[in-house]
Amino acid sequence: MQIKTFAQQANLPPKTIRYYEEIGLLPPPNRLDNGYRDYDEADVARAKLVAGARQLNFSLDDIQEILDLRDRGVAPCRVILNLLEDEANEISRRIAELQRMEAELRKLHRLGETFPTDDVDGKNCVCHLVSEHPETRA
Amino acid sequence: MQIKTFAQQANLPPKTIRYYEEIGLLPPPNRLDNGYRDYDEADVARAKLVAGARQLNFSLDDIQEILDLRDRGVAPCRVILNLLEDEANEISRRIAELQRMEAELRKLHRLGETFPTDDVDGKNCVCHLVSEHPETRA
DNA sequence: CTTGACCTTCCAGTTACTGGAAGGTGTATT
DNA sequence: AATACACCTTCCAGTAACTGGAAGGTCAAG
Repeated sequence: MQIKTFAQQANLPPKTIRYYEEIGLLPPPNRLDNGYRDYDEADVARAKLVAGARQLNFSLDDIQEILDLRDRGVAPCRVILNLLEDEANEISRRIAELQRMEAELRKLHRLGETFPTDDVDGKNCVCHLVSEHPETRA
Repeated sequence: MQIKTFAQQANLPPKTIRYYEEIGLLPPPNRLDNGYRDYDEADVARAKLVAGARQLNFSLDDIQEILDLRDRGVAPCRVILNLLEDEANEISRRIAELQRMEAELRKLHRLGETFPTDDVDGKNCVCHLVSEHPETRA
């Protein structure tokens, strides 16, 4: 099958398929006489694993590692399980951070609304709050 | 003052200060005879606004826009208020997305633990779940 | 023989920095 | 004077994961 069909089956844009091939995440497929890429079912399985892992927010490096294991005949299940857990924890950390940030933004917004909106650089403007707000760096 | 002191007052690394200057977010400061950058209080105020806005996750483009307004004598307060609201909404969208993702990761993890970990490519492995899980694209 | 939908490669741009090399300057100490 | 050290300078490259676009080849239909 051609790249478009293949990409649809893997649920990825054709551009991304070519990119994954370029960086060695997907193997170079057979080519037809006219030079077009020609994929088969084994290619689809691999691409689906990549796409699925990407949707779960795994990095291409993580995915590379998983695929390398599989290519060497090692079952990557344990590795995947660990990665799933790490990712979930990492994401939960990011959620907390974003929640803090959202609260901060909404607080500034409420406060800012009590100020005049025509103060170019005085103290009575939300600009001032933005400059001075003392968050510790992430 | 030299760049290090300046950077500390703005709560940014010196590298980042130079970068902001390069892209025009901060004006080129005076130079001492030896070529070192020499900052004053007005520079600090501007850098603080930039740093504060960055901590609130505003893009450099947004910040550029805010500063341009101020430089043209227009009070950016109303713009900032709108940006604050947009950012808060955007972040709340991202939080929801991450929460969905975290739930998915933990579900797969739980499910994966009931499977053998030595299955190189059969159906009884979390790998399979990763390939087949049918999330709609973000 | 032209239109349109495919396909190919290659190059550049995105975001917001960060790391490192190579070298100059200023001050303190030996 | 020589040396050590902390600063400073510029410039180049790399990061993550694509995405957009140019320039051009291929194939089937009308």
